[in-house]
Amino acid sequence: MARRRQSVTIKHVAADAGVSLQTVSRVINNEPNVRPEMKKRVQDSIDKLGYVPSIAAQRMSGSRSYLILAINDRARTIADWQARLGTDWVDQMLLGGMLASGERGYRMLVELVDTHNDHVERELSAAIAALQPDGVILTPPHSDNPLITGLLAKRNIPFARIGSKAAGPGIAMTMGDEHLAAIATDHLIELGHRRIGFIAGPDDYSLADWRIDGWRGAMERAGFDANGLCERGDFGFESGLAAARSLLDLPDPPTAIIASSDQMAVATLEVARADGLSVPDDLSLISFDNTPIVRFTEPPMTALDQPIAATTAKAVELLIDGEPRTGDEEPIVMEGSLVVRGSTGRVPQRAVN
Amino acid sequence: MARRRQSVTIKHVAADAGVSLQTVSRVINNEPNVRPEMKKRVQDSIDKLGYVPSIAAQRMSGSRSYLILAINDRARTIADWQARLGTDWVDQMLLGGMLASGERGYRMLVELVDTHNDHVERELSAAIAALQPDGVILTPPHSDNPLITGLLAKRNIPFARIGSKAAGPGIAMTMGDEHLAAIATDHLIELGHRRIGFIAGPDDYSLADWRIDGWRGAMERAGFDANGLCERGDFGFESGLAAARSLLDLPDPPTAIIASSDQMAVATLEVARADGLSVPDDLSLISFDNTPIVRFTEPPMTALDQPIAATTAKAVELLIDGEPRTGDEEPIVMEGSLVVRGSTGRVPQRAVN
DNA sequence: CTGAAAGCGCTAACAA
DNA sequence: TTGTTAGCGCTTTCAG
Repeated sequence: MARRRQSVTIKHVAADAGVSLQTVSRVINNEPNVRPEMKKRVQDSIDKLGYVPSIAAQRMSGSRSYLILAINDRARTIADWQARLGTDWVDQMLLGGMLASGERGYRMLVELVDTHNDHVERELSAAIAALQPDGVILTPPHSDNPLITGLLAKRNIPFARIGSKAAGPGIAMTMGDEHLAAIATDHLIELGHRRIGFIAGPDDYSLADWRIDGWRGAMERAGFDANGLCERGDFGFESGLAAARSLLDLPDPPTAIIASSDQMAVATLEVARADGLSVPDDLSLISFDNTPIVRFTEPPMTALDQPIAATTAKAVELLIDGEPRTGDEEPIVMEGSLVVRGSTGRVPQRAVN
Repeated sequence: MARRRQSVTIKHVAADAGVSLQTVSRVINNEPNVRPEMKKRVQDSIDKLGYVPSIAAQRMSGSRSYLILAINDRARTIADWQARLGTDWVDQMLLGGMLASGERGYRMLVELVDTHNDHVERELSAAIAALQPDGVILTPPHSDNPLITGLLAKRNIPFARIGSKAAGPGIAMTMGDEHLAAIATDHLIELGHRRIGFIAGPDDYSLADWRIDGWRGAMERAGFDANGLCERGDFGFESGLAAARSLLDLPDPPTAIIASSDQMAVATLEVARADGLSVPDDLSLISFDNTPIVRFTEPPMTALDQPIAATTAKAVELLIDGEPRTGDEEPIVMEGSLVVRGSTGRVPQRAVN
């Protein structure tokens, strides 16, 4: 293949405008100390020639790479893509992240990294060495992985931790998991429910526990007993089946269940149906996540919506425009909301009697 | 922000192994003319130091950028992401493209470009100048845009055109649209249908017309009249509503409809329901695309599955490993298949009588 | 088979 | 305010 060189370089612009390379560079980077007339002259040449700086060259000379890396868990992401169940986490990240990056002249690159793997560090180091991103966005369960955060901190690369509240390097961001779980619980309590079950996520996701806290807190505030009403899943369908089974087989089963993922919620719906329970007449159901499929279930699912696009956009904004951080600021909370659909209703009468 | 430099460079490796930079470079790029013992010595140093070449530097020195650009239509892609209807085209591209790229040491970057816009060229030129990708993957409706293909050809950048059969520069790839439409039509014919309607896509997508050809061809082979049974939509839900309305309001309405997108199929389902028609008892329905939502409709939809991931992976493979092309080879066809679910059934009796 | 030198396009540091 | 110089980390010449 023919050796492809940049067609229009800073040299061409400099020659065309009759100035030095440095002046062109200053105009490109919007640096001060350029007379307006000079600036205009250079800008005209840039427009005329259609010049766009090579990010490779910019990166080389020690400046920025104009690249943001969005890192997701490899196994889970691939599984979601292959299953084609409509999980749109990555899409929402792209929606928020690509647009926010683009507005600032940056690109966002999705990178998959294995968490449960002894060479997480090597994998990440390689990506960083190859790409030299100006910022990294971590998603659960990477956000709290000290191997990852430590490496990034050591390399002095700004990063955001979505779904992490811990202090330390990197921008901690959450979508208000505890609060969301509480909102959902309160919604059910208002509908008269007192036995509200909870299907939690796996404990390597710290947000899984915050959600439990939110639910338990709301239960306690209302004076209801939450003991024995929490089961763990792994966010996947199968685990949801098992968790729902346990909950519904209880001697005094819950009249409502909150599931920490849409897949587990759909699984619960299935178990309920198998047991001859009508949703929402016999059992109310709320799902965390608000992915496309929950609108197509029968009945459509009441769900907790998480602002993934907005959170990613905010992360990009802070990474690029943000002030350097001290490391002990409060986590940034992007609040989600409850979308009420057809899977929640008043507590069944027999349960009240 | 502190100036971040590469932590381990080719120099460190060369020093550690006691060889010249050039020899290290040769090992990295797997070039010949390096004695095995030399190669091993260098490789050991690379592993020991955890060295990974900077792609910026590699690109700078006139070699490759290790970047593949996947270009999608901006407006449609953003609309799909915002609508959250489960369209997973981009995900499937990432699934196939990222993995195939990754295996070869490349990255795939998603780029959104406006088609209906007078500065398509400028937009694309800018992306190319900034990123200098080693290959570009075009998706409809960009694949047949001469402004785009011409620019890429002029710049001598290898590219694939997904959903394009035209001769000329770039690798033409299709998912067998005509054949797929014919398969769907034949399936319906076997079920006894003779009046089979077709809802086509917009004519700036050339695959929209191939699908019409496939349907019409199958109808003709079976000796059925296809006239007046084809309506155009724009792939979106609203347009599907209108198209389905026209078809079902015909004096002699079709007993089966094939829609060129899942959204238009879902819309047709809705119109049918509004008319009191049962699917599949009164009306059979087949959807192009096989996105997640069609599995959750009532009934689940029989759909034509398009191997987007496989096609993208193949594109990456050809772009990176492929021989230079002459420009007049046959299009590469990645055949899809019909997934039979619950929306297709035997023709209603009254239609046969 | 291996090495030394030059340069890719850009910016940082300094000089004018 | 502007220009000059020296690299950034790598690959491409071209010598040895």
